[in-house]
Amino acid sequence: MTIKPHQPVRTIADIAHLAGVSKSTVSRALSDSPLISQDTRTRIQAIARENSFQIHQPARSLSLRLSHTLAFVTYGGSKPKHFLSDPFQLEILGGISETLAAHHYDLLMAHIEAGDTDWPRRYLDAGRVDGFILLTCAQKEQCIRVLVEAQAPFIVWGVPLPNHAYCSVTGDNLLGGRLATEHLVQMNRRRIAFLGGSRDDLETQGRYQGYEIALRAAGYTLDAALVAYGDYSSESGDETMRRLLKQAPDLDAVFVNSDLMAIAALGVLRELGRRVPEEVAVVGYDDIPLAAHCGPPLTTIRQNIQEAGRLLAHNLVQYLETGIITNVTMPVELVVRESSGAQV
Amino acid sequence: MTIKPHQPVRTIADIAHLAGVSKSTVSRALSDSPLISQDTRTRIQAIARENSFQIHQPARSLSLRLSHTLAFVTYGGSKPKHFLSDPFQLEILGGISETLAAHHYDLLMAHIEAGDTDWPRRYLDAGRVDGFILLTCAQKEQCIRVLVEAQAPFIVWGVPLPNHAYCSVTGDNLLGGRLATEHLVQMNRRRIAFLGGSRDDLETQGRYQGYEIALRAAGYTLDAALVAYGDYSSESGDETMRRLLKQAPDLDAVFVNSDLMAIAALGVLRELGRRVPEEVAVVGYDDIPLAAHCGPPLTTIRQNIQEAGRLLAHNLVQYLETGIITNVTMPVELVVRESSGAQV
DNA sequence: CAATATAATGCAACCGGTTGCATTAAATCA
DNA sequence: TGATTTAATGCAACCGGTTGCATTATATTG
Repeated sequence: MTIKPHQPVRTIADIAHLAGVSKSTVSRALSDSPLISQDTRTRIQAIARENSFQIHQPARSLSLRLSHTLAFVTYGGSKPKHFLSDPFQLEILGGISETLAAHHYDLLMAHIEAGDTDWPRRYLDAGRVDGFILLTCAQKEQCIRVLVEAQAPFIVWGVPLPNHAYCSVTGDNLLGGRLATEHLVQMNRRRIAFLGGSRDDLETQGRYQGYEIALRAAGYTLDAALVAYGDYSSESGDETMRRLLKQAPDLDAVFVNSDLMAIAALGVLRELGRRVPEEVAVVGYDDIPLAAHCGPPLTTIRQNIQEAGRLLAHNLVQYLETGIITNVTMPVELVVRESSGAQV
Repeated sequence: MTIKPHQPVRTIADIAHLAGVSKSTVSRALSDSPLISQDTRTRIQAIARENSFQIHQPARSLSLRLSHTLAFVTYGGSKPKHFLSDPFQLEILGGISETLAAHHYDLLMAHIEAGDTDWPRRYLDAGRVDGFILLTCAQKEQCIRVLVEAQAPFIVWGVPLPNHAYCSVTGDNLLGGRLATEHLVQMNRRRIAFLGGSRDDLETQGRYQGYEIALRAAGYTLDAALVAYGDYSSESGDETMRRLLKQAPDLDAVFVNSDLMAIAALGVLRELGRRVPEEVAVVGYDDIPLAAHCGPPLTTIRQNIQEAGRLLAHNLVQYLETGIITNVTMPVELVVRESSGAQV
């Protein structure tokens, strides 16, 4: 039994030496090239494994002019609260990073500042990343335009802008808005408010359409006083809920566009003495882990966030390697808990 | 006025050609080498700027054998909820990524699987990162041991293990525990419970010590029934709060080791009809944005998370460049809101 | 003024991979 | 059996930077 000393097998040249072949043969063997005989291929791979050889990425990237790295874009607006707004982002980040690992891609955090418009080329030309993943953020639309202009490969979470061809993954916002609202209608609520995300966000707009459709179908009349917009953050949930209660003191239900805002809304309702769900029913959006554990537990629209992350990663890699543009809409489902007044 | 066509100035060789000098001169000029005359230096830098030249990172990394990239370690335990547990991580990530950008370092997400023990060398030998940033995660202690054994440069958020020399940044847990508990004593609570994070986590242990010191100072007797541990997640906050209420039905206050658990605890208390703060006072930890907007708003211990992120980034970079080991303890402060029964 | 120190720049090798083309050995064919 | 195809491997250039050392031009000194 031989004790293995710390062997300095760092480069393919070292392996070539051990195996008695040339660098090129090692390189090809390690990338499973059919040019190399089955025999030597497995032999070389064995040597690499035994010496826990790690291929040097910068060298590889230089040679291939591919970084095998994607950027996760975080937009540093003036308000720090917008940096990475909610747990939603963390979960999706999880799905992305797992899937990328499986594809042997790395994930880089790209923190960009407001006003910066040549960041895509900066990252691309520096050979640091091959593409970008963009989530909901302040200035999303502008970010997308910048990416398109720079001809950067990218994928976004959210509804794609019209007249642009790029990959996207989005939840079915219209369905989400409809399910939430229909549920509240079934709970016999008459004055159902809509507490949206950003007014100019296509996500929010889709959810509003679903809300409208459900109300129309139920024969309700629409009331602008029942509609207000925030920005998905808990702060804005607080403010906007107060605003809604002033505009429409008689509301008896509210469909909130994020769980974070919804939990803040629960806080406001509690403070003002409106009982949930008896006096006001609340439905959130996202189903973050906390939603099941707040008081009262939140009825919400669940998006399969992990899966969304996986798709974002997979489809961008696919686009990079094949040029195929995918636009997928993911199903959503209603998760009924106590905040909407249903028996559970 | 000349219209600038899309000039393919991608390499220092291109710049060298434009400036009529050699590659080496350009390389030196761009890195502000004193070997180059002030004159040519500024001239070359101007050319680079005008053509928005981006240095090619992989090439640079290959040459320097430095990636100028740090890894943010996320530990993918079996339970997905442990992936990235709370908003806390997002905020700290923000601080880190901003600071690294200022130092011209990149941040890579390193997702490692449970049981994997040679990940540090995998990343290091592949030339992908120069060091690691480790936050609180399941198996933190084991992660640290693995890093130490691999002789990897790293920094951790949290109390350093004894007998190991490495960089760390931590909140003053003892002070945090003391401040929270003293506050509850001042609110005339008699049966103050401790809802901890992981029992074997040094953070939690520090906070417990602070709790104990404050109780002793107030002349209270310690009661094991008033102590229980979770794992910082909202799920565990829910479960552990229920457990505490069974063990000690007469508790009239609880100091919870994370806001996420605290908000879940509020939910449980509400469900069981215990009024907060009248019957049970609650103090959380972290001061996440949501803490100010839940029902009732949470009294909590604030850690300057952004600043913590900044220090983590800065001190690791400093260590890499100078070898200086820093261990810093950051101050914490009590933020009084309604959940603890104080007048605000 | 010749000799020497000093400042500015260029040459070429190197970092660790990949790959087109040449080369060699074995296999197939006439 | 010699000519030709085919399979397996090696050579050397290249990817885009950095840097030790040599070289040239200028300044300083005896």
